[in-house]
Amino acid sequence: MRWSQYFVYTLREDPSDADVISQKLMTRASMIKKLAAGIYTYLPLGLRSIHKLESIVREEMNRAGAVELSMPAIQPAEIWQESGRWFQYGKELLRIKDRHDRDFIFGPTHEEVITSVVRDSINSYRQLPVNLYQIQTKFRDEVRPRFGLMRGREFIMKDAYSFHTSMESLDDAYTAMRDAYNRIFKRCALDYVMVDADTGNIGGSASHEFHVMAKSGEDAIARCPKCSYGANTEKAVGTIADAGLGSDAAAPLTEVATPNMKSIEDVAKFLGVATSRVVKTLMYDTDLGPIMVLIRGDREVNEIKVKNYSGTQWVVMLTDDRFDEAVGGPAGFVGPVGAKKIRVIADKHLEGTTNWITGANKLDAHYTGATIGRDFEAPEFADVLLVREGDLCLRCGTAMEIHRGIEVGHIFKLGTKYSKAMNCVFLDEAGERQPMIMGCYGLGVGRTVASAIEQNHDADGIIWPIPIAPFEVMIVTAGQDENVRTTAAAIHDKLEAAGIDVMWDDRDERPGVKFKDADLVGFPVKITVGAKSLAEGNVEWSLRRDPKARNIGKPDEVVAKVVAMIEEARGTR
RNA sequence: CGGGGCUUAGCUCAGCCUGGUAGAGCGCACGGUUCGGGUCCGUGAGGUCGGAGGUUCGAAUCCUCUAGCCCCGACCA
Repeated sequence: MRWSQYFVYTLREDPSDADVISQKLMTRASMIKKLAAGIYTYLPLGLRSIHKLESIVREEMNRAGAVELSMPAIQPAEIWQESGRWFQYGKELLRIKDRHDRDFIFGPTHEEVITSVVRDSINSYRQLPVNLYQIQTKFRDEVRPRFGLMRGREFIMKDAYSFHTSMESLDDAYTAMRDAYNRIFKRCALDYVMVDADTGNIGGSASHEFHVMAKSGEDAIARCPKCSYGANTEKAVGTIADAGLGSDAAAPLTEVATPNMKSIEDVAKFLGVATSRVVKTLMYDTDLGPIMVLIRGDREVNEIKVKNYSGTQWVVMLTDDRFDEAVGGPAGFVGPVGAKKIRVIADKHLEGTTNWITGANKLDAHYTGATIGRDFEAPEFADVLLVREGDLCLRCGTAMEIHRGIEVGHIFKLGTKYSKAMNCVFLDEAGERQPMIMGCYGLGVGRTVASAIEQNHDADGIIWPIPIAPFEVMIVTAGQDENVRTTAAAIHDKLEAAGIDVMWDDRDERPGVKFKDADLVGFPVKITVGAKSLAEGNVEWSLRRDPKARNIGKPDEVVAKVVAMIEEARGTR
């Protein structure tokens, strides 16, 4: 491909409405163009990267036993009413009406469609399992679209759905998908991590997320540098490394005046102790009534863990005006000692500790020496800790690190939620009707491409991993000498014949302009053909990732080397 | 949904406070110059100043409404 014949235009300045690197660089490199908030055109260069990723995804999905199909983007309301999500889904679901005033939606996901397809087509255990996938455009009317392709409203996603007669069968498909995802991200040469994830309100028994590590990521990921443990901080478990409360002999319960000392910091400072020696008391409201949650004063509670452990549907902080009703103490001075009858959940790290400093359930007073069993009834102990950097890995005891990650894939075992709601059943060997057991497996295509840029760029532009680069090689000609152009054309043709994605910047521009553009768009390999080197029969090539390492050679040698290098880097299989 | 900001040439922005019929840089076209890291000089094209209404002799500028976009928060997987 020649630059002059392609559709490329580069911009010198960042678009004013972009806020992440990938969006700025993709816009400046003419890979995407925004049409409306969260809605983008994929320009030719951007589409090439998307297609390359899609090819990798298809290969790995097919290899893992999934079968491709394509479902409608527009779906009738009926199936969403059947699953119940028509009523649950809120404004994120784009609802539209047709000319007959019938309700439709633009699909944000396709559980309903696939379930209706399968239930109508499959009746026997003999036909199961099946695993169907598609790569398709979806729409979620995000409250606040941002970050370019990373959180758009319209986006391309690969979604797969598997149907089974047993949990064992689901496990097999789940494992195959998990392996396929690992292969996909490895083949893209991305630094990523697979983590345990919270299953959220969807339920189900297992769930893994795949995160591409990047500073701009929206999720915090706890990762053990030694063993393979990784988890979204929503779910991550760990042990606090440093000592906090002691387990020494219990001191007597003593009430101390703490005038106007409402925060843990105030109380600790006032009493001359570390915040880790104070017990933080948090009040939450839930659908099952208010609960009290206790944790070491220097740490934060993971509300998702509270919700999951307590078995409640929702958990929110209790408002100050309801404290008296719930525990009989004012906000800032509540604690387990002398509280009204209320469910109390304490972080596991508090188990076996003594001499707590806690609120006294009256204004301007705290207790010291508060001890479980003697001064108040033993609470339920559970893991409700929000892990942070330095907490110890439960598997191997190593201090964990917290990194930012971009969620690019999410797989989970759905169970029978949709099959039951939508009557997707099969006859088993005994002739009994059973709901199919489902799994679902999502992968954000545009988001993965964007995350590759978030992870791989420098001040000059994108640094594409070879497997998803729009073009693998850029030939830059310096000057318009006939010899230069002939040589460049020959190199171009040879590379193309060898199956390399190559572009030749044949514009009548100064070399500096071409170099800048090549760096911005991020072609992994650059071959420079200039009159000076060519006088000695040489051309030059270098890698975008390591521009200082310049290699000189005869055109044919360079072609051979570049072809070999790229074929290896593609890492097929 | 709450708070804040923005909308002027293809792009990035100035002009608005203190009303007098619109500017710069980049890009684009043409001429010259230069030619291995966004050359330099000149000429030129290009804008109903987001939209509607109002105040005024006169509105990009002041007022009201409205739309779009961005940020922070809330929400959400």
